[in-house]
Amino acid sequence: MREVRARGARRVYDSESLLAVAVAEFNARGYDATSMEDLSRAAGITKSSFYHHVSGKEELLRMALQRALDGLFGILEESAAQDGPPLARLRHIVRRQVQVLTNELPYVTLLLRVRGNTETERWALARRRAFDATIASLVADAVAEGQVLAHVEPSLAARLLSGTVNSIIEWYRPGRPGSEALPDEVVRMVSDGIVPPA
Amino acid sequence: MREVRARGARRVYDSESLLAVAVAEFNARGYDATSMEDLSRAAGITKSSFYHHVSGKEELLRMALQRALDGLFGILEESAAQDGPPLARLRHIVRRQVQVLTNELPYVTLLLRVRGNTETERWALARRRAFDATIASLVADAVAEGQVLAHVEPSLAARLLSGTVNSIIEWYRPGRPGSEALPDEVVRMVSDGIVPPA
DNA sequence: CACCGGCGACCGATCGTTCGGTTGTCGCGA
DNA sequence: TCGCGACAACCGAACGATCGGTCGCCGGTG
Repeated sequence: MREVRARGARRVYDSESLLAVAVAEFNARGYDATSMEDLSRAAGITKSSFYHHVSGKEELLRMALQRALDGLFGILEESAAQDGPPLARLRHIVRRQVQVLTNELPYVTLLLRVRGNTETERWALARRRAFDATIASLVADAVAEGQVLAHVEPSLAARLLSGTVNSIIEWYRPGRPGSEALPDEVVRMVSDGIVPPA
Repeated sequence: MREVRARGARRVYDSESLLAVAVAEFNARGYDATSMEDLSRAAGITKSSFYHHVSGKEELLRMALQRALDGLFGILEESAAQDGPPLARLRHIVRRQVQVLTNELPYVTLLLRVRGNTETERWALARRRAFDATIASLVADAVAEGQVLAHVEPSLAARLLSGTVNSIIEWYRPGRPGSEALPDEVVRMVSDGIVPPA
């Protein structure tokens, strides 16, 4: 948002806005299926002009994944995620995770689709696994302290929990009414069940 | 399984086994990132030999997606999915969906990652949406008949339900002990909740 | 007039696909 | 039993297209 900002009437792009354009294209077609030509066309300039602002395709991916991971790991540093009984911390994390997912939707979407083809993708995958592992151990802690969910296998519960939350990216689109209630709704459903017991 | 079957000691491939090889590669690297060279190398023959058995890359994708969709839509034709109260039908479908997901893991995995770049992919996406819509209307029916889950928004419940079930492909791997209990475990968790209520 | 954003042309590499030809094995008539 | 035509399986080489990325130039503005 600083400097660069226009010498005159000529349109000027910073790498931040071009990143947003690129991530949108990556999500629409998939990273591998999206060419630099696609990206530059979406930005309204030629491919060579596009390269004047960004250093390459994989660097764009790295920046996007970094942003998604920063959002997720930021949750774990909040005091409500570190203090109190495991179950309360878990519920807070789930709630905040839904918020981050929706606020940083394009970036987290890209993160959740990474396959591990390049070093950058493998780095992102490893970081993501570390995040999931934190949640899994929190579930295990809650079970160890006898907080009700003793009848479930902790690792399975953790995987289904993460899967449920992450699946939001498949259908959530910003700007629809009722979005602000989503985090609470999700927490309630993973607590009470999605479908009533038999 | 008939005819073709070997003129002699020379190794012989049918398009079915080559499809299995191809789908495994597609899932490992992503469809777009997997070259025909990758596929033929994984099959142990050259690229041109590979083309002797299959008609092309997209045709392989089509066959794989067809198989996944056949498995899923087959569930809806079962009597337990068509008769009885909506809630019981829903639970049956979820249970069977987990089974199909695990039994046809590679094919369903491929289906759930399709982005819609080609006509084949858009066809698969449309069929998948039709399947999800069936489930969503079943959830709505259950709500309409007053079967307990009236306090949730039906479309949200349906989406989270599908998301939870589909997320299994992210971590399930065949051959691990306790796999046969998975469908019941999943049904129980989406009924009772993954995490205990506050 | 210096310089920045933008451009067209082009690079080597790799993509999916095709083609012509070789090898190996089978069925079958002599 | 032998030999031979037919054909499936396989391969190396190459096709045009497109990939990510580079280069030199150009026009407008401060």
